[in-house]
Parts: sequence; structure tokens; C-alpha cells
Amino acid sequence: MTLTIGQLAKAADVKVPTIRFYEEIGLLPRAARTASDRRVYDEPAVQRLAFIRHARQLGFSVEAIRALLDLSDQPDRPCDEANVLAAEQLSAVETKIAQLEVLRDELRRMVDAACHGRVSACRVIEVLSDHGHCEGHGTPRPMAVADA
Amino acid sequence: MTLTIGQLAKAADVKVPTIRFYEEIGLLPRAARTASDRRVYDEPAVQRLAFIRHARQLGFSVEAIRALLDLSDQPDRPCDEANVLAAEQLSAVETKIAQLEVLRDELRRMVDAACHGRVSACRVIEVLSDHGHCEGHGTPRPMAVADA
DNA sequence: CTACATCCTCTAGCCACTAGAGGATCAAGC
DNA sequence: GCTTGATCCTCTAGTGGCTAGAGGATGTAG
Repeated sequence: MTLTIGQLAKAADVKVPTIRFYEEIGLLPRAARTASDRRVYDEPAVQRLAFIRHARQLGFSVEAIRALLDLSDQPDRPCDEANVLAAEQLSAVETKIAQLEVLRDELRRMVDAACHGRVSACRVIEVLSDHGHCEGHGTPRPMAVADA
Repeated sequence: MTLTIGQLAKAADVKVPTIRFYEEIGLLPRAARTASDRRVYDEPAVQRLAFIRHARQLGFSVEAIRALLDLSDQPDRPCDEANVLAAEQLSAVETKIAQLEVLRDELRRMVDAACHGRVSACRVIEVLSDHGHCEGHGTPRPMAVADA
């Protein structure tokens, strides 16, 4: 049983151009082609794409997914590396949550104090103008975490 | 008292190219220039840039900041719009946190179950392969929230 | 007068896609 | 067999919010 790219897209809940993109960057192997140059897929392709999609949903970077896929292609290797990648991702997500909680608290204070008058007396504008209004929040580092 | 772009950068804790970028996209007005074409700034520029930086730290998009700056330039207008923008940003951050908490929980389950053997029996790889392992998490929408 | 820092403009790159142009091929209905 | 519309192909460019670097002019300190 073979699949077109569109059918694969539906099966794994991923958009068609994204599949082509994953092939281009080497997350998916080059697909076999029909005589008229259309891509042809099989069941394992669905599995692999679903793996990628799931990992992306969990916020893994493409590079991390590449490593995880390499691992899953070599079942005899020890899986420490996979555990490390997962632990790192967990810690990245936890850091990100903590940072966003700081933002949330500051935004909440801002919104709670919202005035109903003119901009000249607006708390929102005022708070934005003066950093001193907020509780000291440390030096947050950028930390890549997926939007999804 | 005037400032060079480098001094402004230090005063507002923003990198020099970022200032030029903000000028280019119109968040900052075109700076006055010296005879040798160097940008010159004054105190209000520091205020404006600090405003922008603070808003970016809070995760406001450039478009939202543009609106907030427009408002703060017109102190006589009612500030409802500013309140709305702040409330929207708060809600975006809250949504984002909720989404990340779902990810965190799933990653935590994955990491807690980590094996110490071979990839063939690795929980991490297994969980990634099979979406059924995770608690149903809904359809999260992309929601732009700053990294900082 | 010589380093060296800072400034200028311009282009390209980051991430993970997404959108669209312009054209070929396929499947279904008449 | 023919038309219609969906799907496919490749290619380029755009998204957001910067960051990095080339290549050159200007400023400042010793």
C-alpha cells in the first residue's frame, strides 16, 4: 500500500509543503518517485513523520530530532543520549515557563491597575515607560521553545 | 547633552544594530546626524528606547509596540486601547504558559520513565513514536510570545 | 601619527516553516 | 475523448526580530 504526499500529510497531520521541507533538510529520506515525478510513500514513512511531528509538538529543535531519529535508526545503541536530549528539553521548557510567569505577573499588575481615563494618566503606558515599576526580574536568556 | 548611538545603546541596554533596526522599521524616528553622518540622540530618545525595550521584554510584538508608542505620543486620547493591548498580551502569555505546562508534563513523564538500556527499549524513543502515549492535549494554536 | 574604537551602509543568515507563481499530471464525470 | 478541478511539481520570497559580518570612513587617546 503506497501513499501520495497528500495522503501522507493527512495520515500524519502535517502540511504538504512541510513534508517537502523535511525532505530537503534531511529529516525524511528522499522519497521514491513515480514515472511522472510524484513522491511515493509507505507505512514506515508515516511512522517517521509522526515521530517528527510529535517531537516538534514537544518543542524539540530540528537538530535534536535529527539526533533522536539517528538513535531510533540504531536500536542497539545505548539510549543515554536520548535521555539526555529529553532532559534538556524538559529543562528548557521549565525555564521558559518560569520566565513567562514573571512576565505574566508583571502584565497582571499592569492590567489590574488599568485606568479608564486619558493616556496621560494611563498605568499601562506609565509602567512601560518606567522599568522601575516592575519587580526586579533577573537576566533571562533566550531559550528556544516551540510555539505549538 | 547629546549621545552617540553607542552611548544610547548603553543607556537603554540595547545593542547598537538593534537601534538602527528600530529606526529602519519606524519604531524610532530618523535620528539627526552630524556632519560626518553619525547619528545623534537626546534624552527623550533614551526614554523611547527604554519603553520599547521594556515592552519587548514583556513579549509585546513590534506591531503592538507601535500602537502603544502612538498612544503615548497622544496623551489626550483615552487609554482604553492601551488597556486592551495589555490585556491581550496577558492572555497570550497565559495561553502560552498553559501550553508549555502540557508539554512539561509530557516531557516529565517521558524523562521519569527513562530506561538505561538500549534504544530498542527506550521509553523516550517509544513515546515519541507513539502519540497515543500522551494524555490528549487539545489543538494548541501558535501564539507569539517573546523568548526573553 | 599611529593605533584602535566606533561609526557608517549593505547584504546575508537565523528558525521552522508558509505562501504563491507558473506549470504538469491525475481522477471523475459526461 | 474531453473538460474540470484537485493534486502534484519546482522555485523564489516572505515571516519576526533581530544578529553577524564585509568593507570602509571617522573619531579619540597616547
